[in-house]
Amino acid sequence: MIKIVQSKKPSASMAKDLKRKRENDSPLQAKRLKLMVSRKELPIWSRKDDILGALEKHNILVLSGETGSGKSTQIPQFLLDASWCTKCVAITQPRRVAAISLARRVAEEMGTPLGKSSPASKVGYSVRFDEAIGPSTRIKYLTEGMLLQEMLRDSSFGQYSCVIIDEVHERNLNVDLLLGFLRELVYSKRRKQPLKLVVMSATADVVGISRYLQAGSPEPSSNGDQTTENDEQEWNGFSENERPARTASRVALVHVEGRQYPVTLSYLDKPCDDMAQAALERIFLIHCKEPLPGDILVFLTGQDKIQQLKASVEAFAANLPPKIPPLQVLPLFAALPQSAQQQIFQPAPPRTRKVILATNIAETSVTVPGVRFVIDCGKAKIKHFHPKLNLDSLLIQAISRSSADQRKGRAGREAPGQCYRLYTQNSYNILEQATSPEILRCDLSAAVLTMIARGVKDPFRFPLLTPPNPKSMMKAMLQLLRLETIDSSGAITPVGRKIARLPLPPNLGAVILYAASEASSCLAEVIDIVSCLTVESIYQHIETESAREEALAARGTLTRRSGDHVTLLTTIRAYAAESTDRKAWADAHLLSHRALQNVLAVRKQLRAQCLSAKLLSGKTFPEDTDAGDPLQPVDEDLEARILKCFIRGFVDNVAKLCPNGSYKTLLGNEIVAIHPGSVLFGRKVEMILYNELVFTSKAYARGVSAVRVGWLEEVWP
DNA sequence: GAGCACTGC
Repeated sequence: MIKIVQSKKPSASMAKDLKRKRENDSPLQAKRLKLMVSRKELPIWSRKDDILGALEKHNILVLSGETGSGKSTQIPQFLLDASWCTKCVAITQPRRVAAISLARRVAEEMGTPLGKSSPASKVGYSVRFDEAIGPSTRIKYLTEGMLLQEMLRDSSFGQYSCVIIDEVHERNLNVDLLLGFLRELVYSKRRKQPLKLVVMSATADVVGISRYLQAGSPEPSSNGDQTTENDEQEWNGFSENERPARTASRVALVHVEGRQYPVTLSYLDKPCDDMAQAALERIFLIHCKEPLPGDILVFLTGQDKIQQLKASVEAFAANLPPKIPPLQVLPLFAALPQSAQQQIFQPAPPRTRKVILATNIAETSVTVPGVRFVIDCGKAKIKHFHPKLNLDSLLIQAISRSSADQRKGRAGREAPGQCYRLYTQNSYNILEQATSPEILRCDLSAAVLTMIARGVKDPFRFPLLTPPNPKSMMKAMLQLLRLETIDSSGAITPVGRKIARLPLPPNLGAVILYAASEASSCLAEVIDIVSCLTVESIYQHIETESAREEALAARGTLTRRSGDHVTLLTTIRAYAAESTDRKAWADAHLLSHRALQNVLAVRKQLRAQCLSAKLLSGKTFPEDTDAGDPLQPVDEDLEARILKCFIRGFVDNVAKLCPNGSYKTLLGNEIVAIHPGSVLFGRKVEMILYNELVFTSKAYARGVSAVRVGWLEEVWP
């Protein structure tokens, strides 16, 4: 770029600009050259020609490459050199932090500023609430959900030459949907130039994915299915030389070796029935035998198990002989405050070994540094949606082999490591190969609405990589029909189109629309409550009995008798009204500052979307919604209007009090209990409405409010 | 009568 400008003989001011620019750029260039050395050592570096060659001939590439191959950072950069790559490259990530940190890294490798910081930036990212995209951005890292949202706005992806879907092996719901849409788009006549698709997986088992993508081809596929009679028509929009060569529709497969340190494995000889005891013994066997440095990462199922084991490790460590170095035990789970999570990144005190007791969060989301020993209990809590009972179960289950291998790999990131599996070799052998895809385990109403909004005529027949359970599909269709997002022919309604664009599950989206109606007139209040219901818990994590009492007292002024919905409303309004120090205010009330910030971010987004969808008669939300005294009781009539909106969106989630004191769902007559985290816990009211039902030790209703029988009759005459 | 794996728009 500098060369071009110079050849034009720049004027004095341009020369000055150029000098400044060069000075600004030089540290970036120095960094780029330094990083080039390590880039060239990546296993994927020598495969650049193979990969570009494959994409010259084929529109789809399936690339398998294990941890450390460098695929997530290098492939997008390789693609920029291809002649067909005239526009942007999109690359998706399952998590926000990954999207942002990869973009940052690739910007450094290319010697370009990141995102918005400079118009010259070639690399950017886009995640919810945070976007760094410039006019010359060529590589764009985004979360899967963001790309899906972009697709609802521009269904042909006109701004992209190539879309890369990374971490496909995790099989998130949004990835399965994206693959379904992209598979068609690659061969679609709606695009002037073909879209290239790269699908990347960390596991070598990609036969199913490539067969699926192959079957989307208008070419006769190898197994002969999915061949359409409209092959010629498919390419009608193209002139002869724009049409890809007939071979171009085939899927290319490339495998790249990973780069990891070796990890030695050991199993138990016979199954154990006390996992905590087995883990405790193994921790101290490692600690007393193995030299420092080398931290221990233990995979457990949940925070209760983590806290129990933490207590016994600390008790045992207190009685060790003085020549044994001390242990530092650190819990790690998502509900833990950020500051406590950060501790795992701090170096241990000298001569001390860290033991990190973690949930699944350490399997993919958080990389714990310094780990050379992994202890794996072989189990995890897995959520599963049951369409018939309309509840989620959250039960401890055996993990899959790929999950066990992923856990093992966490020991070999910095040096050779060891992995101790607290189960037998035979138990490992009979594990499922891969964790069941999310599409088989979740409520499909949002996914089906997305399909319909994207123009899918019959969601039951839309080809997905794993066909969902027909009962779940039926449940979702009925739910969408009931919420009036689709009509009886299955076509999307104007209301459905609005709901599909909201970043919410359809039932909460419907509640927003009801609240906007003139009869309800409580849109601002409902947006506040919905924002709270969609983020992580706004309450700080409580460990001890005394802390629980303290929390109840601290939050007392915010608690409202009608239940969680109005309590959340009161809380978020009081937080928003706090003008001096919100962090201190949150801490004083034992609330999570981070969660409350997220609530305000969601609220801002929902308010903006409601305004642009003209759901509010006025042009802005009244500035004074946060003014006045937020601790004043909510007017009874307003409270009734709010809860009636929720009843309409959540008819399935109503339960009545029985003579024996338990609650039974109106539809289905199933027993539900109020979750101990609810303000209604321990109370008896004639009828409850809840946000969700999760089966753990029993069916617990969460996000609960008291409602009147009469309201139901009003809402559903 | 006493509890909440993990992401994401």
